Amino acid sequence: MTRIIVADALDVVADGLRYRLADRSDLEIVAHAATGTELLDQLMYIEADLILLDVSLPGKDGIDTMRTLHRRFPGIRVLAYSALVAIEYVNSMLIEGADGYLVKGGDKEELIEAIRTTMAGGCHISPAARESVSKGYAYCDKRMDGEYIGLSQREREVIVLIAQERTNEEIGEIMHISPDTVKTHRKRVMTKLNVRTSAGLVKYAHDRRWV
Amino acid sequence: MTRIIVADALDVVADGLRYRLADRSDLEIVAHAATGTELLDQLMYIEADLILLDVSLPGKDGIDTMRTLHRRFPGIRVLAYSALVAIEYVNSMLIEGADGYLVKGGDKEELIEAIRTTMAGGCHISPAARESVSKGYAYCDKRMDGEYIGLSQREREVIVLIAQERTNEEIGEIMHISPDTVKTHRKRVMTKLNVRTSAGLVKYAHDRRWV
DNA sequence: GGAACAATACCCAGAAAGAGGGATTTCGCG
DNA sequence: CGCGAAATCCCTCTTTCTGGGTATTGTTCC
Repeated sequence: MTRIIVADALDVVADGLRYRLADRSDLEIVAHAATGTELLDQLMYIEADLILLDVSLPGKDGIDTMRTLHRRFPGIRVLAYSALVAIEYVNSMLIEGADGYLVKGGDKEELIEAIRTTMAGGCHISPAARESVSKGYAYCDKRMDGEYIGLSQREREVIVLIAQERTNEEIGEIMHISPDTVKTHRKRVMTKLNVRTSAGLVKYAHDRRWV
Repeated sequence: MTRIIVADALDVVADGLRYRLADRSDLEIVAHAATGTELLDQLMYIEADLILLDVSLPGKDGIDTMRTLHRRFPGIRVLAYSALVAIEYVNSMLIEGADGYLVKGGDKEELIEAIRTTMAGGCHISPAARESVSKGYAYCDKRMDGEYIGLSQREREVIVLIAQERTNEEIGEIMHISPDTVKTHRKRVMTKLNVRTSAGLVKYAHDRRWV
């Protein structure tokens, strides 16, 4: 169960998302914050796995909120959600620690997929926003902060899926790759992290609140 | 690395423990609290894995502190540490959520063993205090609180050790049983918790902050 | 005394993971 | 263009785990 908080000035957007996720028993919108301050307040007592954060928020804007959010709750995943694709917005959000950038206007499928990718440790950037992302900017590694130890995006995705009690076979299906590739990723990660068992990986993922 | 906070009115006791654990690179005393209030304050900003809590504390006594502690930080492990073995003290501490009762006066080995047992999800009760424990009192299950789902102490120990990246073989050595027995425990736990992979066990342990 | 449970240990078969290796494609960078 | 990193896939071999059993020894409980 993924608990989501929607931070958007408009109630109707939150309701729209609720509607879109109505048939997803694994995704639940647990709260709606109309401002950045309200969001930060809610996070003090509401448990959430993912924030859908609009860039345009009254008062303390999305970027500002993102910065505070990332400092105060470094483990929580944030998917920027905005109608704006201007380069300064996209980059700023990613620099401040957003795990992806979803452009408003996409369909339900993109929404679900973006959430899935984000929750799996990946980084979803909508095509429209992707062009704005600075070339060579390692946006997907932002969330690793100072302790970035050289895991690739795919490798992180594999870790998270392993931590979700999945076998190489299942992970292969989810990621649309062969189980052998999953094993390769797994091996590399274990070498990099210097662990000998899956438990070590799971521990790593949990310590970083990836799951 | 196990981070320990010592709560004892006397500085000298904390220093004594520091001395005893000086050669243990895996055990570190990160703080000393002279009162229960001080301990609770420290827990707000100091990360700790284990509390060595004296029953006799000035002001808010050990039992009272234990009660608050258990409510406010349900995941943290607490090993009661006292010179007193009176039945009311021992029982009260265990009832309030202590994970064990170590009598002052034991040697270094008992200290280390008690810490190890506690960190492994077990329940160390010093022989002198054991007689005081109400017969049939399921002290070791206290920390499971409401969500006790029928795991035995040994089974919990196994989970914790699995979560520490250990193989059945290693766990067998640590617990002084054959790896086959470890497997049996493991199997039973997996059935009870309805998980199919080690990752599931690690997740379970982490969710409950056993590791 | 018998039922129930915890803890111990073993057997077996199959699935999965761990540890080596090699190989290809793609893509950005200098 | 060549380099390196990332991502993909494959092979072999060993170890470990997983899921069925069975069985013995205690202890607790009724």
